Amino acid sequence: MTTTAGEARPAGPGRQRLHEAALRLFSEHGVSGTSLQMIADEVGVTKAAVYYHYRTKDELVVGVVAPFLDRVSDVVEAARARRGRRAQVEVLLEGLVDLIVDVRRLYVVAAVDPVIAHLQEHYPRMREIGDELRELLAGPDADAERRVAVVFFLSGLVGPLGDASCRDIPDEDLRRMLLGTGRRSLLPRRASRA
Amino acid sequence: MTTTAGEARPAGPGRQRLHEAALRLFSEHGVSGTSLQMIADEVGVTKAAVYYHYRTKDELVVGVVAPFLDRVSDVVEAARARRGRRAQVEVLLEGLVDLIVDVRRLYVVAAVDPVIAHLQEHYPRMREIGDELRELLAGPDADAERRVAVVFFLSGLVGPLGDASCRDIPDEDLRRMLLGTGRRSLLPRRASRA
DNA sequence: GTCTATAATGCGATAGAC
DNA sequence: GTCTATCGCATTATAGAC
Repeated sequence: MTTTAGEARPAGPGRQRLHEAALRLFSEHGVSGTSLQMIADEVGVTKAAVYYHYRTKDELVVGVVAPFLDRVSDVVEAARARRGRRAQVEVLLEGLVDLIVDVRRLYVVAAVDPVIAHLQEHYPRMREIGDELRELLAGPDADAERRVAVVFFLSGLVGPLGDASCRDIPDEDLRRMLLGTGRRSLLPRRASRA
Repeated sequence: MTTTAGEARPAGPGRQRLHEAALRLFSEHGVSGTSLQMIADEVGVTKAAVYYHYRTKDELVVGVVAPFLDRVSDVVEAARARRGRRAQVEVLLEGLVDLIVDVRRLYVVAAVDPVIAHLQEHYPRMREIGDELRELLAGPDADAERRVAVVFFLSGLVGPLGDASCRDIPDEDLRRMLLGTGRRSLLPRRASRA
């Protein structure tokens, strides 16, 4: 694991509160729909205070998403260390579900926001991690149908994490449900287990 | 089916070109990330010309999404006309997959854009159609696990429609793949066919 | 580390000519 | 039905005091 962001200022408690406020607003209004003023108001500081920590809005967005990407990267590495496709997919499935249930909002934003998608052009590592994840999930020489199943799975996780009707499901329950539903959509035949 | 939008001007060729340009930009930059100027430029007119057709940006967004909602509503009605849960789900599955493959971009925007989500507060019919769809898919007395599976399915459809790696798959192939993957994630056991 | 103040630009929206 | 021109405001971002 290598750290993702080249950041201009040392991390601190102010930085952490900024991330939390920004993420909450990003997940509700989208990145484009969230202004630096809204974030500053949420934290209770001024816009200029935000600009002390990040030089541009883009860098703030990257700063918010980077820790998540590092954790995804860790899961991918852990899966790579396993031998056998089945075991690798199993590590990816459990690791990813654990991770995203822990950081619900972060996955929703990182997975679907168009601003994130465009940032991948300037921060290649963002795209690389996603590509590696999809590639390892699909396996070598995957046909179009398999790739569709993988993208379907990754996109399917977004709904239960973001939807209002699922927001009150406890983490432990949601983890179990997503694992079951995920296995059904990813693994060809017969695969549930508890 | 009742028509969704209360619109200020008669529909015409100008209106249609506006919808197409707006939708293309919405799907690439999100609704918030798309300005009326960008839309006007894409069509080759001025901002003021856009304001002849719609009084606000919100009304334009509703105008773009409304035809899609009507078609979803038609699918729901068609499913309601069937007797038996299994048959209803089958009609929903096939009808929905047919529909969204036909209007890929429209489903991606309508399903995930935060602006659309917030518009549902002012246009209750938008929310109602989604609620009816989810309810009919989940069935009566659905438990949390079933609701998660339904939301997972609806959200999963977004990925293959929007993702770059799937964009060159022909409609016919994509339809077949989504039907298969969808059935696996929605119907408890053994269900493929063709 | 946070503030006030401000610059420069773009936004949604309106008025009125053609 | 489309245009030019403009209003008022919010936006990202900077400069400099404390």
